[in-house]
Amino acid sequence: MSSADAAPLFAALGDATRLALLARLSTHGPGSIARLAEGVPVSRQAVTKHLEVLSHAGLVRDRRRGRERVWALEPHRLTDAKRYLDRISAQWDDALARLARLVEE
Amino acid sequence: MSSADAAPLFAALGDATRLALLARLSTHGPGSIARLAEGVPVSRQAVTKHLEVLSHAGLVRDRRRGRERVWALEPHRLTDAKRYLDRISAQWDDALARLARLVEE
DNA sequence: GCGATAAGCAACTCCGGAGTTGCGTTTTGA
DNA sequence: TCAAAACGCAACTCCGGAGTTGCTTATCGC
Repeated sequence: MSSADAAPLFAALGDATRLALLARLSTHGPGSIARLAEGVPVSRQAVTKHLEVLSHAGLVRDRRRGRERVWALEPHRLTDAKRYLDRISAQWDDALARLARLVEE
Repeated sequence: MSSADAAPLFAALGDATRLALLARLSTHGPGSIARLAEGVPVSRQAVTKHLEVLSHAGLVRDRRRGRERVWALEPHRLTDAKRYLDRISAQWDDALARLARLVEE
């Protein structure tokens, strides 16, 4: 995953309401829009938009069941984000180690 | 780190230009604003703003040296972000495991 | 069939993020 | 000491994100 791909993913995670929705999905399991809107201080429409942002980032998935639209977690992309952070973290460690060596010499 | 604290951190990572600046700092080491602006297709002022966003998120640190302002990586907060992702990732795994168990029974 | 529930659609406001431009200030170094 | 380099400040545009409101559509349960 390049940095161009990673930016939208982190941007999707960069909102408190969306993180709250992810947390609720994690603790309470899959839920409809109305149900998810109960746990967050915004309107149902706002929740819909946030869920679609998360869906576009690949972090959640929706399934229609009758008149409901049930949203659930999609763990693949979160693993991508973790791997990306691991990679740049390792790069940072290398960079800092090189600097430390330069300072010592 | 709560989700309210994590959101601004991920938001800081959620921009391709900022990720490019972090990558350049990682590979080329610390650098001045003008130097960093060379590697990215925006103006020097835009780079300054991006660096201040990263600084406010705790991801970089600046040091003045004469007429230059040298920016360097600050690895602590990135570790925070990794830990946060690890935590919610574990929560997701738990949630999905519980669901799988429910489906089996 | 009908009221109630769940969600979609569309238009709107508001605000801040991203970027640029112009100009002023400080520091270098020859 | 003086031109150039490096940066700060301030104002401006542009656009999209976040949120709301009003209304319509679809579906459930009875």
